[in-house]
Amino acid sequence: MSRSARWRQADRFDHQARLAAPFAVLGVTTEEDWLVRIDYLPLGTPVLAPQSALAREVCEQLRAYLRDPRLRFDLPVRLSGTPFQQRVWEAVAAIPSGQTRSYAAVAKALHTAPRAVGRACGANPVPLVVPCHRVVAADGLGGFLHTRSGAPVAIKRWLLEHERR
DNA sequence: CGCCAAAGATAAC
DNA sequence: GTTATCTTTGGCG
Repeated sequence: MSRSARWRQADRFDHQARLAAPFAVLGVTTEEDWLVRIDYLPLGTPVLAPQSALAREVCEQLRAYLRDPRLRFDLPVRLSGTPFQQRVWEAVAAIPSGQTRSYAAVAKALHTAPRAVGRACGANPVPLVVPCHRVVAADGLGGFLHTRSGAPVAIKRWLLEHERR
């Protein structure tokens, strides 16, 4: 186990809520009184009414964010990951809405390498709350969800457009 | 278990 | 176009 046995069984569909967004359907997963995960589901996925008070709160804030990107999330998020990843996520969460930072800038602040930052961001369990989409390549958009092109990147682009105004 | 080898959402020469 | 940099992951001894 050690470092290989972690949260591999996250593909269970026990979302506590599913909220429709313009670019995807957001699957909210909570554990006890903590938000532990947000998944991007294909458009067309049936929405699900909040199954708990916390899920309802999460949906409220997500909807508020979709309406006004300047909103700052105030949710009990439980970040599970390596110490390094938590540091990266913390740094990313400090990026103001409407702005972007390059992987190099984040890496420099954390005293590490750009590529390592990209990897840590890809492991981010709670996109939107931890705005990994605000981290872009020095020369362009960069990737998303461990890929450099495809649907995930389209989502990233949409989010940046959304915050840009 | 611990070590070696390869890859990745990059950046700089 | 190639090399540098750092973490994570998968395979093997």
